[in-house]
Amino acid sequence: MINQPLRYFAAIARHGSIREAAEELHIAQSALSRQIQKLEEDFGAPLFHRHARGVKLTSAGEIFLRHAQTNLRQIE
Amino acid sequence: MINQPLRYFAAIARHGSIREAAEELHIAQSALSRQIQKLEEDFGAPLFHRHARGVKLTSAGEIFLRHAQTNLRQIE
DNA sequence: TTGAAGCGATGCCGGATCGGCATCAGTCTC
DNA sequence: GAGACTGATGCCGATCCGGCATCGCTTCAA
Repeated sequence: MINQPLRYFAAIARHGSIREAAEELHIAQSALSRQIQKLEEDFGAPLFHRHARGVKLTSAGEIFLRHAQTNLRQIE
Repeated sequence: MINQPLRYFAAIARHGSIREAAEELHIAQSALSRQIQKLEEDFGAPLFHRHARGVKLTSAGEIFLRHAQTNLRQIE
């Protein structure tokens, strides 16, 4: 699928949880965790803060999310 | 790199040639040819007409190009 | 305070994808 | 018809992706 990383990222942001997003996306939590690590690496900055109860967007992540969303809408 | 397929597609559209685009992108012509085949498969329709002297956007390809370009601008 | 539960991260592995080299088939030019 | 040029394809190694099992850490109830 085209723009899969952005769909993954948006799903995590929506749920505030890698595990729940993984469930929605029907992939393993571990796979999603790694995808987001790779995206952060490509992007050059962390997109989420990690907590014991899930994840939370960084300020860079929020900016990235807005672009990702308009991006995803256009692809449809 | 994020959105590599779109960058590849835009480069081919700009040059009207897979070989020249491959040169600009510093990858082999064969690799680029296959990438664009995969993109067309994902997209569900041909994006280029193939000719002996290069390639030319289909009408679907032109529409896709416009979205791809705004898309790529946003990623920067 | 301790043990269980829940979260993300990571080691390992198999399968899919990517990219390069060599080569093919088709088309154009002379 | 010969040579040059284009995209397509067979083959192969490198890299990436995803799943399973498990780890370390935090939280919360007993």
